[in-house]
Amino acid sequence: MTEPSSIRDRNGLTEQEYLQAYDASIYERPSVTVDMLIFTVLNKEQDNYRKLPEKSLQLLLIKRGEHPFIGQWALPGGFVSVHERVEDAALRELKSETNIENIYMEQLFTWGDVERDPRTRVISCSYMALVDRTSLDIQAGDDAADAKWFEVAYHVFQEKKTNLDHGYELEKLLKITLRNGLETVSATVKIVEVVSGRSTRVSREVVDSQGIAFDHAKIIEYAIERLRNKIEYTDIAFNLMPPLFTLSELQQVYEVLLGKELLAAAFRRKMASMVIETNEFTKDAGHRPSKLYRFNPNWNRN
Amino acid sequence: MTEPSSIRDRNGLTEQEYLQAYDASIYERPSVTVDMLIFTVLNKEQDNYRKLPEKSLQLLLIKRGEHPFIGQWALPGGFVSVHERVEDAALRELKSETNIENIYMEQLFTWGDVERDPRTRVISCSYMALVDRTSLDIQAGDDAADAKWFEVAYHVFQEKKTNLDHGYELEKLLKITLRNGLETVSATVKIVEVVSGRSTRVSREVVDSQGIAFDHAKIIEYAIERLRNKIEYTDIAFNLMPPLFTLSELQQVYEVLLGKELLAAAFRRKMASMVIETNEFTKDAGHRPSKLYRFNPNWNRN
DNA sequence: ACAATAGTGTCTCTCAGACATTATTCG
DNA sequence: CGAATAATGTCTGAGAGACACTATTGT
Repeated sequence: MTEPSSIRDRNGLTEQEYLQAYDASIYERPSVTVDMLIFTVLNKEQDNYRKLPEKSLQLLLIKRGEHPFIGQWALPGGFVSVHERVEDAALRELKSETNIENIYMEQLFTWGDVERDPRTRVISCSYMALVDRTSLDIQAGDDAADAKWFEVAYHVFQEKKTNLDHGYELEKLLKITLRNGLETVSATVKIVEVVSGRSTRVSREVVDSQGIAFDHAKIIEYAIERLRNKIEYTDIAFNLMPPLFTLSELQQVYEVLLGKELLAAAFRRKMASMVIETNEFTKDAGHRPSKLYRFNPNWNRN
Repeated sequence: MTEPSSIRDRNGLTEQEYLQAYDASIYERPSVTVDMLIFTVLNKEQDNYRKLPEKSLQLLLIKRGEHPFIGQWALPGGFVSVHERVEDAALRELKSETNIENIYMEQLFTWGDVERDPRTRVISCSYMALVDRTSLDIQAGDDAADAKWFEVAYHVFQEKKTNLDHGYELEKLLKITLRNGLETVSATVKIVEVVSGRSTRVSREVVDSQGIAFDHAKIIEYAIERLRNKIEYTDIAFNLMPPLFTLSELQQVYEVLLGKELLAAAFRRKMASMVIETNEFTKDAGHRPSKLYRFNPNWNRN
């Protein structure tokens, strides 16, 4: 960005001299990893030929074949090399797990607690990726032998509010359940929100983990919360859709993520500016065909 | 979180045996730092006794006394030790620069490019803190001898939109200027937003930096954008206010951050649920006194 | 009196929620 | 025909933008 400085520092060194003398190895350093939260939406089986298939939110997990947490399920991820950008490490992982590139990926949060990994100090930078399941080459890649999609379910099962002098403390216990048909893993995450005076502080902690490795349960919880939030004011939901989709399908995706039903009329009005009508229709549906839409990249974000 | 596993891995080791044999030193590791974006709002001088003082957004910078970028201004920050949480490193820096604790602090983004620091590979985790200037012990701390508040100004001075097949590319050139009365530093940041198909990708790059060290100009740009965004749908603005404030002052803060004027009537309506009226008033103002309010910690976030 | 800010009232427009109604397909 | 989804119309109320108007102070 700038030319090397010829100014001399307190030791009388120029920048060049300083850098040549710099020995980076004297400081002990943490390891840095990336953890990937790869979400998709899948149609559930449906017996009634007339009914629309229900949608479910799915997350990709990998069965650990090595210590620590051997046999448990973890987020895909890996170490960041000294010679690669953190984002490139994330892209590399994504490619190796899903075999696709050019999909939506966003940095979520960096987890910096000291005892996250029993091997050594590990700081983990988490990324969320959203995949259209139809364009997905299922479970390709090498380490991915034990990669599986899990249906994500979660609910708050306890809420405790304590009023303080100038605010309150809200403690929520949230249960996350991940189902794979064959296997179910789950965890309880405690979220404590302390509001006092003008400031708010939130902390997350894994209280109990049944088959989910490391502190990944709280990372998953955080990601779901972010996803739920962002879907309301951005267009990320479209990354979960195939290129052509019906408004009902889009609505279903919103409903699964938000965990509540929406009114079709209002939903269509709100989405109108974000989609472009095509001339194609669904068919063989057992009911009235539905117009197919695609994303409008020029919608007005305000 | 879990009891040590007695399962044996492919080498026949239990978890305990594996961990004892684990040699973390064989992998080369990056350094991890925290960078602090400490913002506050300050009244500008005002000659007319009747007029309200204008507010300005201020950012704390530190003059570098060592290579690299010696003599330039940088975000306060430092290395994360292997034995401390990343967040604790941030809190430590915050305390050493501002000498206050218990203020609003939020993790922003982790910057993972390879060539960020000429000394060695450095990954930087940035945090944003918001301070009420009135409760601030100005520039205390030790390394902070050369810490100074800079008034933040920025504006987009070029915007180029290229339409693509299924989307567009938007390139913005943004100039950030930081003023200290004595000194002015500035930088140009290029933000490229590529929308193609359903997905969007944004990248930032420092094009030209006059007196701002490292890639800190783009971190500052990112922070301002986040701050501007969050002020619209959260209560973070109150962290910039003293315990008691008038609605006009609050509105001024919103106006400075958003960079536009707001209508008082609508603003008051919107804020009504977030504040609590007190019985106190401003005085000696040269005009009608104004009721003082405080933050309502129980406002309904929805 | 005057300059300035503080604070309220009200009209309009937009938009989301709610719900009713019509349209269309396939077995 | 009947079961299901697709799609539109319309009433209502909440809330934002706009602007006019009243209130209150210190010099």
